[in-house]
Amino acid sequence: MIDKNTISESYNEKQREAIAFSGKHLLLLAGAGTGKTKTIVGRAEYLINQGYRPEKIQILTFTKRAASEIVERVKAGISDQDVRSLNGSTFHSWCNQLIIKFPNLFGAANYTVIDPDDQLSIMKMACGAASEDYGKTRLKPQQLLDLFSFARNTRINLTETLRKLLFKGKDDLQTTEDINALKPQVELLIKEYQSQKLRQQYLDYDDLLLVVANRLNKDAEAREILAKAYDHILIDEMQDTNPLQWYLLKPFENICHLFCVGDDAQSIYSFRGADFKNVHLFQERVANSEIKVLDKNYRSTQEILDLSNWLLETSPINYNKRLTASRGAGKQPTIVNVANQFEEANYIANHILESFSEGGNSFTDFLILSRSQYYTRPLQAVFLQKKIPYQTFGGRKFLEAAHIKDLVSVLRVINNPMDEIAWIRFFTFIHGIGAVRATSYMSEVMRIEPENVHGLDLTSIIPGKEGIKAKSYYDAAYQNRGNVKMAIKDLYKTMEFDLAMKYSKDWYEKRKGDFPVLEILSENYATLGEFISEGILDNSANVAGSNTLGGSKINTAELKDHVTISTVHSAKGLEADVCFVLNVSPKTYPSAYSLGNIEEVEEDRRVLYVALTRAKNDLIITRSKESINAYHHQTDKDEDDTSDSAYFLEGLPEHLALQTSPKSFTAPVTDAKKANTIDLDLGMDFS
DNA sequence: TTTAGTCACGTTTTT
DNA sequence: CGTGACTAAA
Repeated sequence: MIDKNTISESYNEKQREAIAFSGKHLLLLAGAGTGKTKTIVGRAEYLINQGYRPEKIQILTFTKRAASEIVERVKAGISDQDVRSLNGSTFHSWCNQLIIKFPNLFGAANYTVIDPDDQLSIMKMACGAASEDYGKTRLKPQQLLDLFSFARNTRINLTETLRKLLFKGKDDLQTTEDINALKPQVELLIKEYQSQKLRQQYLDYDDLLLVVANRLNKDAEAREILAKAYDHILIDEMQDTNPLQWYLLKPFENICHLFCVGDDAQSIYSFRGADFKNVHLFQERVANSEIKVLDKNYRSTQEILDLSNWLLETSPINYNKRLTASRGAGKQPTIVNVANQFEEANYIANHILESFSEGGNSFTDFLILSRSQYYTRPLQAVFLQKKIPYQTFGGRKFLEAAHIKDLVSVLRVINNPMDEIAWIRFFTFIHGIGAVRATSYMSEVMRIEPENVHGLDLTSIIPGKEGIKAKSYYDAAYQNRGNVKMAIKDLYKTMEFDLAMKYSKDWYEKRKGDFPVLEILSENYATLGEFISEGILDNSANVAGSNTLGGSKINTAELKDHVTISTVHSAKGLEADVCFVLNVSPKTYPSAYSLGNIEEVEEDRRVLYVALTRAKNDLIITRSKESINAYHHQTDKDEDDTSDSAYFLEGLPEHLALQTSPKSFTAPVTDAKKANTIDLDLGMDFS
């Protein structure tokens, strides 16, 4: 379809300039809805049409979902070439692939990637091993991990990390003294954590990036090898990259071309070390680079943008941004004042069902955004009750669910017999074995010579019926170790009864159906090791309350019609006809946690901005009456409260939004006819 | 001494 | 919903 040397008419002038950019490196500042993803897709297509090999183009995004969307779209646009080898992934997944692809270069190919739960277990072990120092700190293992991760991601030293995270950035004599007193213990515990990890051959998320980045920054030979592997790197959401990711990208400045796309007004990851000001320093940091801008919005109506623009303009920070709608005027945004979460949920459910009876809509037209995952629970309950199909984004991941981890722990010990956490999880799963005995059995396993560990007879370690049980699990997986899917299938058959017992409360409702999904998921992986590592890094599948299946690898082909419920953070890049933004109340926007800290308040503002700019035609904001009243009440009294003007919608000009309350919905709600035809049974069509 | 089971509690945001 | 503290039972 696409002529090799011209770019499709569907792009505007500026998009085309970016797509055909012929300099070395580019930063494209693209506001919300200005065709950011489309332009990345266009760039990838253009490069392939120019003759660059698809496997030498790497697309980097923040979420797996965004990555696969871009790759799918490129593949759909190019028919006559082999674009299967085009690779799109998250920073973490990409580093993991590099580590596996170049085993000699990074020397960590046999390591197991661990998730945050495992990190916590290891940090607990480390604190146990160095209990004297741990006792002096009064810090929890999770806090220690947060400190360490923040330091590594921002690449600032421990003293300053402690100051920022524990002492709110205070820089006085007393604080410095406190820090100096605390630092040696923290340092020691982190060292212990590091050595535990190394001994058990684990890589945590930060390690993945650091292993690759360190090597490339220090070793010219490594850079040469990768220079042969890559021509172009296309990076999405550049404003969210943190110093560690910059450190990873820096060597590529001389290896290949960088095409970076971002929007400073949508930077919402500072808690992970990202700094939106970084995009402003792009040209100073990257030699031979240029900046281009996209500012024409194709997504929303002008009314929606007026409200969004107003939000940014009331900020003390100058974002220098004013989006204009190429689509023109439409419907005014609505603010609905609700009494409580239940009314809010019902209002939304009824609104969706009503627009159904009027015809023309499908569930996919609706997107519901929340500040936190937690807040959407009542909504999910109402949706289940009214049989509205929905999918959630954000929240606990599929492979982090307890019942899945139980099964995967057996696969993990076969894949990496040094994996102490997995051994302990495996052993404690067996009824009658608790933490104490599990730990002692695990130590016995560790004493076995490495060459004899594979395929060992567990009854020689664990006596009685527990030993027989352990052996039966182990063997079921071990006999199928060459075939991931078979291993899961057999292992599940062996474990099913015990799993059902352990999770008897919600086994049939929530858990059972996940195992067929796990089997399907595993089909994409050739080896146990790949399944475990990549699976852990795959954020796209989640379980929490979903009544459809998550996972880009499972069902991109047969997407069902469903409403999307998402946290704002997970919604970047999403858009929808009708968009609900939940609970835009004081103490949420900005969050009570952020009050008093200007930078955090401004980040919350950007969170709201991202939420508002998802809507194409209809933007509906809900907020709780009580919190508004309480807010006014409180601020009337506290004259000197510095936060009295903090609430983002305070002082909103009347013409920008229409205020209403939910009309009473006493009539029994009739479910949409369409809704009834949708099968809510989990995992049903995968047998 | 070890394990299993119950209850209350508190939850930003993500790889 | 998952964690942590506590109790009862093995």
